[in-house]
Amino acid sequence: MERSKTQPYHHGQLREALVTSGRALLEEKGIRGFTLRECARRAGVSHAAPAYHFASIDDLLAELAARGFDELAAAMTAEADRVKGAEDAATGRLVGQGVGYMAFAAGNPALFQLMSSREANRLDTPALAAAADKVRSLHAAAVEAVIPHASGEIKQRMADFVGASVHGFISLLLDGQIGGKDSSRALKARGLSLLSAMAETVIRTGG
Amino acid sequence: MERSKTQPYHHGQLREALVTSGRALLEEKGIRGFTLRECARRAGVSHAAPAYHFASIDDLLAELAARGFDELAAAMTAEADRVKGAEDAATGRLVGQGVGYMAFAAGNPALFQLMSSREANRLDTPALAAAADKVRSLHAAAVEAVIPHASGEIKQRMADFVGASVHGFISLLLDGQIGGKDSSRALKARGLSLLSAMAETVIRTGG
DNA sequence: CGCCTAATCTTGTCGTTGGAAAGAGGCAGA
DNA sequence: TCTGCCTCTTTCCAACGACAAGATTAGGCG
Repeated sequence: MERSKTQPYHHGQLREALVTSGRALLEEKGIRGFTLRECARRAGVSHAAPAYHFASIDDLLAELAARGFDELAAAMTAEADRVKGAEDAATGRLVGQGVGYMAFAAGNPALFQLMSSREANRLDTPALAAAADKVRSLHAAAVEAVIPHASGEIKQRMADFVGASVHGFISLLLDGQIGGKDSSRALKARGLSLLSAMAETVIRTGG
Repeated sequence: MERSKTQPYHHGQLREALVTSGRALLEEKGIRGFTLRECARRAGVSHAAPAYHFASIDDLLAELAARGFDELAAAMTAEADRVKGAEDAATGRLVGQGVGYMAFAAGNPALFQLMSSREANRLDTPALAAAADKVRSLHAAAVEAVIPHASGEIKQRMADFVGASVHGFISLLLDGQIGGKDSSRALKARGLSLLSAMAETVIRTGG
């Protein structure tokens, strides 16, 4: 094999390269079109090379999902920080986190779908669970800040409510089940309308 | 081949048999574990027999999804009719439809996930679109009955809100992202709590 | 009643997949 | 330097979706 100039025998960064090519492939072909061999091909290695870094294709998908949750948490925090100067800081953060959540999902639809189906696809690693937990605790903290004096049960149910509304809206939207022929601007308005209705419900129920 | 007593050469009901075995297989193995050949095996025919009835594996999945939406609409209507005797009939129906939606999803998690990802999986048939439309119009009609005097825009946004809340809650629940170690009874209470908060928001926003 | 056309199903094949096994290449510590 | 381990390649296997060609039968037409 002619390899001397082009490719060293040892890749060196193969795990990272597979994560990168895998993520791109996932967005291009969707979950059902995702193949381990194509990931390897794009990373410039043989089809069996990934086996050392990922025990199975589900292992690689779990890694992609876990990193997705990390990014999602970061996107939520970043957007919440951005709207710091609102009149009601706590409510502003709650809505901001929702905007960040939706923006991440819209920007990475296939990855988001993968993240939303790990149970059904039987992928379950500690890193994945921890990353998903972080997102949940962000929701809980934002709700806590809005209704600090409410009971724990109310807070938990409002956190459910917030997570469900935001997740459900962007899921249905990406699925084409909401806003068929609306422009992007009108859809954003509907999303914000949902977020404000959601925030108002949290405030009213908690107080 | 010895076939005289056991299996006639022509199945006769193969399309229906494939839909039935396919649905069972989907719930057993999940979307990624779904194979056309296993469907054929369970229906007692050769691996190439399905080709005549379904052009591709995506065609069969689309059929399963379309029938799922039909069943979902029926479950929503049935549950809404069941709670007919509530104090506020319109609100009762709205909540009842939400309960029916969640019950169907909980009873058919893999099918529900398939239905919630048709865009990403590139399946798109007229029957599927029509069946999904029926579910959406049920949401819209229930909201309409609760706030008949609101503007069309408010009604549309409240329909979004209702669909998103219900869909998001049951999706996160089936995904294990809500109510990790709660009993089934406590989860149902949280679901109902979400539905009542949702209904109250619709009423307040519309009036 | 008998044929005969078209629909249905089987068998066989191709290219691709995920995974396992065996061996080659290269790095790092003794 | 040498040796052992980590990484990657090559080779192989069973299973997959899809296609092609042949077998079988139902049902209409004579």
